Amino acid sequence: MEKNYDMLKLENQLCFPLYACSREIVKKYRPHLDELDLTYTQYIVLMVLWAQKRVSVKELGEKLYLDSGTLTPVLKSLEAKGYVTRTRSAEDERVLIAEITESGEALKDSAAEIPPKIACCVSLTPEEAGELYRLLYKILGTM
Amino acid sequence: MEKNYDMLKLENQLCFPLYACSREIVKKYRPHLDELDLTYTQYIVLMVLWAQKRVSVKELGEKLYLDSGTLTPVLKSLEAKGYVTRTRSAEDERVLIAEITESGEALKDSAAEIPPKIACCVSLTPEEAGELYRLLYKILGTM
DNA sequence: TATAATTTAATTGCACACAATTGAATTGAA
DNA sequence: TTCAATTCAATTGTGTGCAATTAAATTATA
Repeated sequence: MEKNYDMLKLENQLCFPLYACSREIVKKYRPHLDELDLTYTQYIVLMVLWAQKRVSVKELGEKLYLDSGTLTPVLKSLEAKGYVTRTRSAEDERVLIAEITESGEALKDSAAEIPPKIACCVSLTPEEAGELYRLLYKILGTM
Repeated sequence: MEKNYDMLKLENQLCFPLYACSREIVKKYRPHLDELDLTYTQYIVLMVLWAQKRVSVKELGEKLYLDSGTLTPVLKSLEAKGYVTRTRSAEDERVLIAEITESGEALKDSAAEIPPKIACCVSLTPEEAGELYRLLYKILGTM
């Protein structure tokens, strides 16, 4: 009885192109982020803070699907660059609040120029981009 | 003149859900791969070798979108586990050939049980999965 | 043919990701 | 109220990813 190994082929898995595609697009960000001396992880943390000023490590982790093991050093490096402050909450000393600084806020203008540069080298039609977006969030919503 | 920062929101970027989704799905593989004492990176290297027995580091890198900086240690660890041999090509000493062993080949049966387990917890219809697949490869094809 | 340019993998150094553990603060239950 | 359980961030250790450099082998060129 011959076993069916088709599912084991790279070409038949969804995870692999997702993994490869994710890394390739992050790679497109790199030269633009280098100009701001930011990594992609630092950039998405700042995106949260540009939108809401203050956030706890826990909430940040929920938004970015990352844990404190990743976020603690990223927040420390953003703090070292002067873009973020790290303060324990007065109500609950366990909670660390990250807050954007003036200097971090000032990066927003330069950062806003990056997404359009990426968008144009991703060759999807607006409809395709919308559909991809929908499918990715459908998966994220059920994990 | 008010600047438009909408593109800077996590919810308006394609890269972020791609990045998050990729990591979340790899995370689903982890408990199954743990049983085989494999990481996801080791697993996709083996997937190539299950399909074609022998591969150079260069060709492997092209298939997986990874470079020797990543692949060298992964191949060494697979060699240490006895699943792969690493040999210089006789025709061109620069080229390293990775080849699957009997023991590596034997993992294929257990590994074949993993993809169906992942597929069922990704809540897309077959049509949606097909469309996602097409869109991801469209992006990969033009990067 | 000599040597310059290219190709290939390995190495180095840095920044994640993440599981597991730790320790402090808070909450809950007896 | 006390102490057990929980929550939260930090730490530790391992394995990637990747840019940059190195070194060896091969190919191209003068």
